[in-house]
Amino acid sequence: MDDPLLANLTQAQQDAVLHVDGPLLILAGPGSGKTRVVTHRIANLLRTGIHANRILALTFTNKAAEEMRRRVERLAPGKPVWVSTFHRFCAKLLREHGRLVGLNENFTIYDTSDSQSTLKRTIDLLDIDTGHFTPQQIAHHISWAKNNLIPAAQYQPRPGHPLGAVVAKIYPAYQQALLQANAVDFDDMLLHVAMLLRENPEVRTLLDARFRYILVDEYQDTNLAQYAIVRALSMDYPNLSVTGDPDQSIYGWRGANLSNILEFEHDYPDVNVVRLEQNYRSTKAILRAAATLIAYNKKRKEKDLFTDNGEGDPVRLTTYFSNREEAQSIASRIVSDIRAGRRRPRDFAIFYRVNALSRSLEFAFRDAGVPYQIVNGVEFFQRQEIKDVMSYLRLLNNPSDDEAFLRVVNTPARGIGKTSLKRLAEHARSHRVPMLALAGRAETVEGLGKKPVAALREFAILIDRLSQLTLKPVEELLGHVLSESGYQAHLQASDEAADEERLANVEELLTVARDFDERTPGEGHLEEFLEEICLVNDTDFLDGEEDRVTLMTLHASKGLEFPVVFLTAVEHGLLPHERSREHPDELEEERRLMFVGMTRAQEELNLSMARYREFRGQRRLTVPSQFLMELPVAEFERNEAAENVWHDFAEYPAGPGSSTSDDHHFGDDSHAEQGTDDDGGDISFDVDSFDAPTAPTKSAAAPAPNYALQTAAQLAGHDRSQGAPPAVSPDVFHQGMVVRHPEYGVGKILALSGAGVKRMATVSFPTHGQKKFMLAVSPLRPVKG
DNA sequence: ATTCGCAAAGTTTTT
DNA sequence: CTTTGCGAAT
Repeated sequence: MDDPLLANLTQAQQDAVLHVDGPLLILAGPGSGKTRVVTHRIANLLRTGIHANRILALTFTNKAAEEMRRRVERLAPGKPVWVSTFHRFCAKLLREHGRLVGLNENFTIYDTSDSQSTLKRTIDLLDIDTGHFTPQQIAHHISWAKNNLIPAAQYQPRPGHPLGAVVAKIYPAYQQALLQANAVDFDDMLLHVAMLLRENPEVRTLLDARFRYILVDEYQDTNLAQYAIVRALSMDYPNLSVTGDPDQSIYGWRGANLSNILEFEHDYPDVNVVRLEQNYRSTKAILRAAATLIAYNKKRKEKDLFTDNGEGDPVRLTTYFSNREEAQSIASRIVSDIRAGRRRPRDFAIFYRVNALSRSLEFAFRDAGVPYQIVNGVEFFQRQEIKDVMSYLRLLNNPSDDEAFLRVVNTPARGIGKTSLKRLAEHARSHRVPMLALAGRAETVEGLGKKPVAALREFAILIDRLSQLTLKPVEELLGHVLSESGYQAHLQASDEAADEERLANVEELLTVARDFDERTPGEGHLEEFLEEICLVNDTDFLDGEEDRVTLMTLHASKGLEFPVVFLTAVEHGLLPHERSREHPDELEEERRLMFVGMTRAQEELNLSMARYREFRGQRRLTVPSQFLMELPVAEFERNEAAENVWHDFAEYPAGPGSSTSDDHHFGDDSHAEQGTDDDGGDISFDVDSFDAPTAPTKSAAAPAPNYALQTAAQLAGHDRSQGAPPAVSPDVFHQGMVVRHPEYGVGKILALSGAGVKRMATVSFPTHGQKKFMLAVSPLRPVKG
């Protein structure tokens, strides 16, 4: 076989690649070359003469989309296949067809915190009695309803369900608030598109014909709304191919519906099913252990995982005395492997069930000088100052965005208080008018004081003035926002240390804007900028090339692989998590989670638990995870760093379908130990001969520098060595800087735009007003102080 | 209108 | 042990 698309592929893989028309289900075990098969299949479709714009590939994450796009581009250069996340795809459709569901094309996408505060505001404004339910619980239930295609108008509470009764009151009001603000939450994007396709057959037919070939990745994680969308687009042309692994479904709690994949064959009777069961990633020992565990699940499609890889080291299972010993021992193992030249830091990954467990590992790694990075959630774009500034931009793009209005109307303080805003909000709601519009004629609102009215009107004028600039490059617009809103001055005037950091973050955002501007030449891309920002995740910026040990939750590990994996805290109450105790379905999901974690390992897999674990400030005696009893521990290498705890195991029932007795679980106070401060679990090893401690990089610390600077071409675009060298490099100028001009005197930089020799500055002079300069040739010079 | 202090709660989180 | 949110106090 000399077909390059089929070279080195197994029969099963070739079957999938060569499949053209009709439904296709690819059941792909971990490490089975799934992405390769999918991209090769796309290349094959293109080769048979199918137009690139007839093909749509949907993924869940930006990362996956980017990876797929990259690989398709390599196989079939110059064919712009639409590879997108579900949400981006839906956003695009809604910009085009949103009118059908009551949205203007400039709608705003609310992130979780925006939705949350809209929800709270709605509850507050309508004075709805929520009983003892928290807004989170209500939000979660609304989200559940949306994911299950139940729009507000059709929501019926189940009789006898108090939460349902509360939601029945709030959901419609919340939805109205969103629509009023011309905004959607994440779930809406899917729900709106699903409803739109259901209720507008002509649109559905059109789109079905447009997207003849649809490929869905991670199909086991689709929810009902996503399922409905994909189905609606594959009726006249049922060339739908889905890829997934029921055993790797770990997002059930977010509405993912396992039956979508389990019943795919039922939905499409003529489906071609391909099983990719050969694993190219792990050793036999690792795969065998993982397969043994997952076999305990009942709701699954049985797969026969195998590999031609070697047997490899036995899986290691270590019981430590304490979590501290666990962390230190892992750190020292890593140190010695690196020092011996066997491994590099990036070869290692440490997984845990909950973020809070990263703590002792961090300490141990810092002490041992192990360079590490944590994949977690303190996100750059969620920071207060970034959200504030972004809210200004949002308001400019969508004047109905009440959430953005409320966020910035008194930021910095303009003397507009809570009471005034509540009056304004009530009036705006009852008259169904955006708050910003009402602010412009605040005098018509009863009960507002003189000062607030004046301040509100002035704010409206400010926004109006800034809206004249929305076609400008985002960086420049942002500059004007920062200086003219007084936001930057407010941060600069502050003497709080935190505000200095905020200022730096705002600078970072300017850099992000600049990168965006360079990637998207032309006018009027504000909306795209906003959409891009709210649909990215900070881990999208995590640099896989960094030579660091990676720490992350089991959930975050999906889709990745590492030579050496440490799976920590395999303890009852954590894995499986305590909260899954009641529901058998959730227990199966926990088992899948462990399965996912184990199958990330290529060469070495280390499972560990601690006899005592400090968690939430308390030291507790732990109970081994029941999953350990479902694993072939007899063939493991078992280490007991502390006293023997394995005799306890005899008391536990084992075997499929059984569960541990209820009287031992994490969080059971009867096991709380008090007064022991020293766990004595010290492990000593030579720290000095290793490199100096390296500061950890948090994904949130500085996403911007990597942002969009990943290709050589883009890096080349940054080359500023060409062109006439200015007396002062254009790069020394920054937004808000005070500069001197020989003729106009001293002024302040309002905004910057462009790059290299074309970099422009807008400067405001007290005596001569605003002027624009080309920095490379201008006589502007920074003024010190 | 901010700031401080205390109470309460605390999985996972592709977008 | 944290973080977060709310209410009271300046």
